[in-house]
Amino acid sequence: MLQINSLLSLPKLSTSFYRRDNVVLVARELIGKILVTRFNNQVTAGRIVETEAYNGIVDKASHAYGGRRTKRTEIMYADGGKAYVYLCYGIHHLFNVVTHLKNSPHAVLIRAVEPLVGIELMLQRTAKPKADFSLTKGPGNVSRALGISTQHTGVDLLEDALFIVTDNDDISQKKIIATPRIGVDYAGEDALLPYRFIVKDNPYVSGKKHA
DNA sequence: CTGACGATTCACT
DNA sequence: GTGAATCGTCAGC
Repeated sequence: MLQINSLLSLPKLSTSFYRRDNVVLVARELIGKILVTRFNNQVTAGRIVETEAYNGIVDKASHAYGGRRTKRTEIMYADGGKAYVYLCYGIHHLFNVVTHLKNSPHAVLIRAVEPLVGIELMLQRTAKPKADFSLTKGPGNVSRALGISTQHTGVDLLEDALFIVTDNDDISQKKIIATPRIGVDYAGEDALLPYRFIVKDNPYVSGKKHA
């Protein structure tokens, strides 16, 4: 098990990582990175094993499609490297990483992680009796386990509460698979785009098939 | 002001 | 496989 001290000594992803213009590339490269929360000095972390890219104003699946700009989605229009957290179905808090530059609203949804640090705290937050693969499977569960909620929307990922680090133990490229995104049937032909990335055969990846 | 609905999850058949 | 839970957001009136 990764120790907290070594985890916190790992380098954060930089603004230059987040601000690149290809959100699909960023989504792919976020696979294998480690998402960390440190709220009230309590640390939880997990390795990212499933992501989805939302490709700006031309993507019918994105909240920013057509340049739609509302109070909720305003943070998507910020410079890359911020958190976008919104409430879905009145229950689930979905965590996204804002990418690219100001006024270019791209984001990556973190859909699943593999727990690394703070599993006891994750069990507490999710009220689960013991750790199983559902602990951090699916975007709603990731946020519950890591303690992320809509109040964290706008948080700077270069600060120390909510951030992503790399341990250079990236997943083999052969194990990273692109698939269509989940739950975006409303997006017409854009629902078919291969903007979802998963680690092949990883048990924390959501959905029924692993392709 | 009102109504429809969702980048989901879970219990139940 | 099906359906309920649940509430902030957003478009429309």
